[in-house]
Amino acid sequence: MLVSTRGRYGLRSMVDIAINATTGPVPLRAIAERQGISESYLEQVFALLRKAGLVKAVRGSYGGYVLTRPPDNITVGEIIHALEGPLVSVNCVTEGKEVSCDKKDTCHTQFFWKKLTDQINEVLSSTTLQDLVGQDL
Amino acid sequence: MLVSTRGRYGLRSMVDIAINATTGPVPLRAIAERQGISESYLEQVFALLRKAGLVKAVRGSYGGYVLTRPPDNITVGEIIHALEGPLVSVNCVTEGKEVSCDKKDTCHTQFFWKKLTDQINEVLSSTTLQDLVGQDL
DNA sequence: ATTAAACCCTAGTAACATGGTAGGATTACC
DNA sequence: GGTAATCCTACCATGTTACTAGGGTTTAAT
Repeated sequence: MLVSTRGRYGLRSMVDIAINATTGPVPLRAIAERQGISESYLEQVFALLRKAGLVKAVRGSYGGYVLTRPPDNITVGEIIHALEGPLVSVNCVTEGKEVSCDKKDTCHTQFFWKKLTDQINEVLSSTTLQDLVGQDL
Repeated sequence: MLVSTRGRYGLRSMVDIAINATTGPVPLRAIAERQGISESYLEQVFALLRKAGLVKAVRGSYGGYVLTRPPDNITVGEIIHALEGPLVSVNCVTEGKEVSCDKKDTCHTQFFWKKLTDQINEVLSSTTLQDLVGQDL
């Protein structure tokens, strides 16, 4: 169970934009170089971020990507969720949707998975992009 | 990012044994029936649990599996770890081993992944099999 | 000794996910 | 019109998942 490159690259890229967006939209080319990631693979990552409404694309020359909200208003959870889907879900406790395995009434593990999922979501939703940017290294 | 069937089946099976081991070793046949899981698939799950030293096999007729320690001395973390590998690791924060990506000094995301991993491990290591067994349904 | 219940081990397999690459189409600044 | 960028789709190699199948080994009961 490990976070895939999509999630890791995506989070790093969002931080990159937050830091480097002072002079206008940040092109993938620049992110790819700074972060050492293939540009065409980044395109696919950003397609997901765009669909999730976290970034906006500016096409054409001098274009690039910008955040749609200030960094302190974007949680890491939103980013990871957009790229990886719900984190550590177990079907029967996946948000909202009641997949309801037929063993529900006799399942001793259900409550544990819920607790774990809740804990993870707590961390994800309480950390913003700004928290990462403004951090001492 | 979801927990695979190996992890889910394994945890449920361990709970099953904890509950049903009163009359001696619990055969996979019985677990498979009660939990609605294919017996031969369970064999592979139990190979992992056995390698991790969490269960002991009793071969031959009237054999089966028994826990090697009392349920209040087996954490859910040990079980999941045996079946799924380290949970939500991101290479650069994987236990002990310093995979050390070359961006370490400039990486703003590292601290977040560590925090997340720590939180998850906290839940995993503080919940025992007994906690699941002794739970109201 | 035979049988049967159980664990043990390996191989195979269909479906899907991962981590990309390649190539072209579109948009917009100059 | 040229160029820099996003966009979109298809492809691909590799690995993982979730199994099934089939045989071998151990041991208790008869």
